[in-house]
Amino acid sequence: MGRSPCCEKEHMNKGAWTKEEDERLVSYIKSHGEGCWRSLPRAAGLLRCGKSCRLRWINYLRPDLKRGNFTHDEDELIVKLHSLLGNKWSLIAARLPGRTDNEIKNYWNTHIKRKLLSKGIDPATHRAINEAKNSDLKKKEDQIVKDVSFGSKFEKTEKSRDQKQNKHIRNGLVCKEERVVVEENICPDLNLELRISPPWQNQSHDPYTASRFYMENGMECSSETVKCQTEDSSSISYSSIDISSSNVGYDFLGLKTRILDFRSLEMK
DNA sequence: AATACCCGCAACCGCCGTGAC
DNA sequence: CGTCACGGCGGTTGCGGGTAT
Repeated sequence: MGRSPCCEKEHMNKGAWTKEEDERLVSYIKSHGEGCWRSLPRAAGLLRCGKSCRLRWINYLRPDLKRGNFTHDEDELIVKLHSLLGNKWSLIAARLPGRTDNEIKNYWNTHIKRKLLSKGIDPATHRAINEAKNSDLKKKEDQIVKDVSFGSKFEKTEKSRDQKQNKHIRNGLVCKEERVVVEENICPDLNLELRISPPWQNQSHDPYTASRFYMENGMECSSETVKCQTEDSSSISYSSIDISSSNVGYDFLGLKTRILDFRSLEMK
């Protein structure tokens, strides 16, 4: 049995939004807030699917959108983030205030891809096209780079182990502690730390989970997940844990930090 | 001026993860 | 534990404007 459709499509408007529809949607969200997208269209008097309303709001009507051309800095940041995250547009977008995942995805496909290709760089691997073609190692590296991204082998491994891990609940959050060392054993020169934590405003003393990926030349060599206690909010999180002895001032993506804190990737 | 073609972007589609029941 | 509703995400489509012929 298939899933029922999210809305009665035959009675819905499709295609470009009219000015009146935009106004209805904006005015409804201003007075009632975001959320309950399924019921929103009816409540707002719109003949649109809830998903369509959500997309229209997020990608076009939200007041904090920047719009306009991408700057050179944004260009570079997108390329760097894409080389690490792959097609995780929402994560990339979270690093660019005022930009949406859809906008970045379109920009990537229409501008950046072409620009990289014209420079002889494979946009999928971020390596020179010639280099990328002729080595078995490349396949292996591609796999590993994908793994560092967030649809990762590591993530899946972790998930499948979840049931065996000791867990405890605190403030409705599942907390766990584990340490994983992935088999690729190459010396690190990049630490990419992923932290999964409670909402920013509530986290001053709550534990959170941190995952760290070590990389060299695109090769992941180990990763770890540890349960951490957040420090005082005044010291933010960049220096909270120091597992690696080789943790030497890495200028990650020009962000002047050796650790990437994904809490700061939340959409503002 | 008319037509064909190209390109960018908004919107849609379908899948997935998660939480409620 | 299975089912369902829902939100979110990434891939794809197709319209409309711009450019070339």
